[in-house]
Amino acid sequence: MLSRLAPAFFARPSATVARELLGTFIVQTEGPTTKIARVVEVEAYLGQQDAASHARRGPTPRAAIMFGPPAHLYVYLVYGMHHCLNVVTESDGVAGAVLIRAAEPVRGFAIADQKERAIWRALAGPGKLCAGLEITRRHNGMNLGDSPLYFANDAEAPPVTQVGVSARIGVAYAGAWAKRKLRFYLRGNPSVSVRPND
DNA sequence: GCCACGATAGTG
DNA sequence: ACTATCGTGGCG
Repeated sequence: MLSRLAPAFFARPSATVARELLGTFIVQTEGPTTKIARVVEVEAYLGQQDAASHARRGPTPRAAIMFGPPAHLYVYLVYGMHHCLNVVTESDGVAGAVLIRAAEPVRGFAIADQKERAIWRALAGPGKLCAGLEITRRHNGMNLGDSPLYFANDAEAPPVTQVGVSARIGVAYAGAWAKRKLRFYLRGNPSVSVRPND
């Protein structure tokens, strides 16, 4: 039985929220069939001090939401074609977010076409995850307390073990911050996007 | 205004 | 290694 995560869950340090989001479920109730996917890979992004974070330049029009209240969605477009799903963390006024990088389809992804089935076998990578869950910029700013797309946990699901920790993906430009171990994933899970050497 | 450059992913 | 494709933000 899935129950929506309370807003207070997100009002904590980004790395803590990131780690604890592993094993939770993304529930997408928009559209004809509810889609559910299990979170297997996340990254924490911090505030202005984090050279890899969109908050690094302060509360610009795009990044301002990262400085606002937690438990809101931050969705943006990268490379002109892929959407990325983030959840705002920390307390109001403190910048932070968690990027959801990959999830494992659980329900609602039945697709007749064999080729498409291969594509959605894993929602591996932030762009594919958003495509598979039909997440676009219209979700930007949604409040997770009452949104049709939300995070939930399952009290009966086995607890997450074997958590891998590594540097974040695609932030090589960020100097020392590129090396920080702020990526968390389920070790050995086939839906994780970049095959770690563990 | 103009322009370089991504928190990507598929293909060769 | 190359590329599709466009919003953001730095700079003038």
